[in-house]
Amino acid sequence: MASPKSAPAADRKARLSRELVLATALELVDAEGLDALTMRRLGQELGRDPMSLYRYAENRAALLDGVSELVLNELPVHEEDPDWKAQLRQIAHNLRLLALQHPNVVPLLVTRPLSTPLGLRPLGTLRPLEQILALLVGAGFSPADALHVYRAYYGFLYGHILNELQEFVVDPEENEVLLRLGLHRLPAKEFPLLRALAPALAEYDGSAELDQGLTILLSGLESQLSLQPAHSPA
Amino acid sequence: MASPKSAPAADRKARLSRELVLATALELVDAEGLDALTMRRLGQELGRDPMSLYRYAENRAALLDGVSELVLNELPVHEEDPDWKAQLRQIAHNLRLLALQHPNVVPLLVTRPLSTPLGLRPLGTLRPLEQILALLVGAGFSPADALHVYRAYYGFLYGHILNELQEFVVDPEENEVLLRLGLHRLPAKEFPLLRALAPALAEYDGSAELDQGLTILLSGLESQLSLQPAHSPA
DNA sequence: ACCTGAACACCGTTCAAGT
DNA sequence: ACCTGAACACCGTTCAAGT
Repeated sequence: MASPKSAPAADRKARLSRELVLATALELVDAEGLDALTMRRLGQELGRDPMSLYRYAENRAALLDGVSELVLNELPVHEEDPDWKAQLRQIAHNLRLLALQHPNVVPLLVTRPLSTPLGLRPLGTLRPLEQILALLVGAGFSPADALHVYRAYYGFLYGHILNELQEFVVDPEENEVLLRLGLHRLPAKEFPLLRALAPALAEYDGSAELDQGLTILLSGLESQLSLQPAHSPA
Repeated sequence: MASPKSAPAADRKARLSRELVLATALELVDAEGLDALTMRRLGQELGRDPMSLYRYAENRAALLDGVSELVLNELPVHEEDPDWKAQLRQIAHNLRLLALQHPNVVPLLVTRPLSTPLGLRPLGTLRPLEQILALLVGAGFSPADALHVYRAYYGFLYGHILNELQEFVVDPEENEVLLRLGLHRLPAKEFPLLRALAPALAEYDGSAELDQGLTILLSGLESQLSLQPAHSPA
């Protein structure tokens, strides 16, 4: 109907490339969830023999890795920023938005690294880590301290995203609070507190909560680490 | 070989029950990973027709929910403990150990809640939440504050587990540091810091890190919340 | 040398046929 | 009413056969 170039899926005979394959895979996951991403279905979406996809991804698993790589690459890290706290804050908010934009990819982001040793992971998923380490080292942290900061930061950030997405409901039409959360189904005897918290749950402001947590975490890390002898800054 | 009662899997003709089905499913996941948990394979493990499993779980998805429920039920919460910080600390360490004992289940714990609205989740997975809220309210927090504390705590805890399991390598035989982490494969130009941190990564002490983080988090939460008017304690 | 697609060994789930 | 298992509509991946 529309111009044949508007969507990769419709552009049946574009020359295949890893980029096109992964972009189409991401579209599919965003639109229909992880289960819809099969070799056969993706082949169909691209108007190609499913077998041809094995030129661009060794595996279905590699395809999944490729998708999370693609999403993580949308996350810019300015490692030269002299204000590491401001930069970490910005990255956190950007990652949060990315997660909200691609909720179906979050399980991948969180889960894929668990099945592959650090050094064998796709480079695209390791780059943000290296860049954040560089940011911190550039700001005067020792590499070991930078690792420590990274871990606290990353743990908090992923924890927050899991928290927020758990309470996020896809269909915003159904806005009757109790119905949305389905809390009315819980036995009142066993879950009095949870049921009573329905309004509080509905009012959850993820961005504010993230920001508040970051403030505490970053100042905590700063005070903890500034006691130690500083590296000479670049 | 051994007594036919020793392992469910060997005890071919035990009467089926939800408990037996889920326990066998967990064994299978622990031993061979999530992908090995199929209706057909589980039926085989139990010596039954795969279709008979649909009496105990509506779905494969329900089976997965059942497995995470089973693991979470191994987590005792003493909601009457007057020292909420000590109790949260203990729960955290217990959950960490549970995660290390069942690493293949962690993706389920982290991921399943993302696909089901709060109120439709299996009660077993909601009970720890309700119990922790009760613990906090019992200690004098308002319900809304309790929710806030729970979220910070839960986020931190799951973030930590994801962190630790990412660096955890299953096969401890292969103990040459660089090989274990596979870091030598990374291009030195692009990943100088990450490569240099191999020894630090190998020395990671999850329990100590968890404990340190908890100390900061809990005292932060306490000081933040004790400024507000306290509820009358039970 | 490259690409295609038939074939294999699996899946989850439905539902008709048996008891 | 309950249980069984054949059948359906899918999977990922291998590899022989074509070009």
